[in-house]
Parts: sequence; C-alpha cells; structure tokens
Amino acid sequence: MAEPRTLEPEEWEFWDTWMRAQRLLARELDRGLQDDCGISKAEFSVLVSLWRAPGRELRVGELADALDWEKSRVSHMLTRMENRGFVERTSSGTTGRRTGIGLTTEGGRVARDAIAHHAGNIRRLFFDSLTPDHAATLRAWSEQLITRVEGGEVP
Amino acid sequence: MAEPRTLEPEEWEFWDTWMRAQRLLARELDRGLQDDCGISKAEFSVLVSLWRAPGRELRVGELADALDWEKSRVSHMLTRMENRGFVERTSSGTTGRRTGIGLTTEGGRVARDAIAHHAGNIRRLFFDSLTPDHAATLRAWSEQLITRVEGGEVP
DNA sequence: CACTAGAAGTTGACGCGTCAACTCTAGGAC
DNA sequence: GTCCTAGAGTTGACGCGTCAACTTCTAGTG
Repeated sequence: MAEPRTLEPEEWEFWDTWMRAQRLLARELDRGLQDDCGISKAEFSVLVSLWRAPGRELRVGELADALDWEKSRVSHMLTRMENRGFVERTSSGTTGRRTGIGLTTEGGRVARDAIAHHAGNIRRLFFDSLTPDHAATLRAWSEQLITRVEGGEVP
Repeated sequence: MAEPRTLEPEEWEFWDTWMRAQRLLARELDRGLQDDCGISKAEFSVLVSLWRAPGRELRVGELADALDWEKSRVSHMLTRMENRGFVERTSSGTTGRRTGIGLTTEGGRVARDAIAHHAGNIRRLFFDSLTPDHAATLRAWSEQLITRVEGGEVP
C-alpha cells in the first residue's frame, strides 16, 4: 500500500513544533554570542576553524571545506573580519601573494572567549535539556540523516 | 558538585554532527521548494499562513505573530511578493487605507502546489527517517525546549 | 472638538549569503 | 621561452533580515 505523500494535520503540527524549537535554540545561541562576545555565529565558526587549525592558519578553500560554505561566502566574510581586525591575510611564497588566513592577536583573544561562552550556552540550552536517552536518540538520528542526505540515498 | 560549564571533545563532536544534520535538512528542503516551486522557504511560510487564514486574509501584525517574524521583515517580504504578483494589499475601511493582505489567484495556485510538494519532501526527508520511537522523543524534547526557552526558565 | 499617546505599518541603511563573472597564478605541453 | 588551461580567490549585483527612524492611523482624555 502506497504511503501517503502528504502530511496529516497532526504531522504538520509536529513539524511546526520541531521547527519552532530549532528556531528558538538557534536564536538564543546567536543572541548569546552577540551579547557576550560581539560576534555573529558565522564569525564564530570562522574563528573556531582558525583556532583549531594547525599553526592557526588555513587557506580560503580549506576554510570553505571545513565550514561547508561557498568560497565566495568565506571571502566576503574574511574581508569583513579583516576590517574588524580579527583576521589577516598572510603573505607567503616568493611573489608575496596573499594566500593563507591567520588570526590576529585580537582575533585569538575573541576566539578563546567566545568558545568558552558558547560552550556554556550550548550546555545550558542543549545538553541540559537532554536525558541520556534523548541524547542517544538524537545522535543516532543525526548520523543516519547525514548519511542518507549526503549519500544521496534519498529516493 | 558543579557541572562543567564547558564541553568535552565528544560533546563538541555530537554538537557538530547535530548542527550538520540540521543544516543539511534545511538546505535540502529549501532546494526542493526553490526547484519545484520557484519560491524560498520564507515566501512559502507567508503563502501558507495566508492560505490557512480565515478568508485567506491577514494583517501585517497577525502575519508577524503567526510567523514569529519582525513586522519590518514581513513588510519587506510583502513588498517583494507583491511585486512578484503573489500577494496584494487590500483596501478596506472608509478611508480606503490599505490594510490587510490577501493572496492573488496566482499566489493561491502557488501556495496549493508548494504545500503539496513541500509536504512530500518533509515526509521523505524527515518522517521517513524517523522510527515511531525517535519521533516521540523528538517531539517531547521539542515541546520541552520551547517551554523552557519561551518561558525564560533557563537559568 | 482638539490634543496626544501609542499602536500599526513602512522605509532606509547596512551586514549577510548566493550566483555568476571575473582575475590571478601555477603548472604543463610544445 | 610562450601559450594555455585548471584551480584558487575575489568582486559585484541582488535578494534577504535587522535595527532604528519615520509616517500614519486610532483611541482616549480633557
């Protein structure tokens, strides 16, 4: 028997609830980052990627891969973050071409701070709301979903 | 004993996985809406809200409440959707002031289509990946999270 | 009725993300 | 050496979302 390809009202309600929870969670975390550290979630991601990188330095393409962003998005963001003094395009190679992205001192400071604050907020908003059982379920489901979608195994 | 307010590496990994799954899910749904129906998720939300409204008509403030958006965001979006012919600002009252937002014929058609397509995609990507057990867990957790965050009950 | 406070809605500026077009460089082929 | 191409990175235009300032309507007070 063919599954219905539409949703029952109850399923819509579930979906709306789910989306709402996601939105609230994301909003709260963004607000925390903005209020406590003065940066956006996107800026945070860049700072963390650089912070964790060997030598605290990456290339644009590597950043793009790590963040799963388009290169041009990375480039735009780096321009803005360079203007704010968080990041610098470091020259390397014989021609002095500016390849490679590094943290400034200020950028490193902010990264450290933000990681601590953000970790606290994630614990407070996410982990504290999960029982071990819920956590296991969410984790399993996330992994399965990633495999399905990234593998293109969705019918 | 005080809980640690930072995250263990394993927790970070869990968090990253979780975020990645969310991102993929959202991206895939957006792509479906865009490819199949030529609209963004935001436009979809507006169309659905109007479609479900009594009389297929709402005011800006009501839309803002329903969507949990800022009024100005709604206003900007309506301007764009009005230009695309999906929506019209209907006059009412004695002074002919344009209050109230309605669907155009075209808007109604697109809304119908999009709801069907989107429902199919949600089933395929979300519901099909859930066992009844997972579903129950996710639902319970979502509701609890909403209560906590909206109630401001987070320490 | 005039006045005013405030709600409802709009606008403009700005930072952000995407897409397509562009520049620059490194590395062959000849 | 010269040319040519593929990849890396940047730029510009445009739609989007937020914030603050603004206009306009409405309702209450005297």
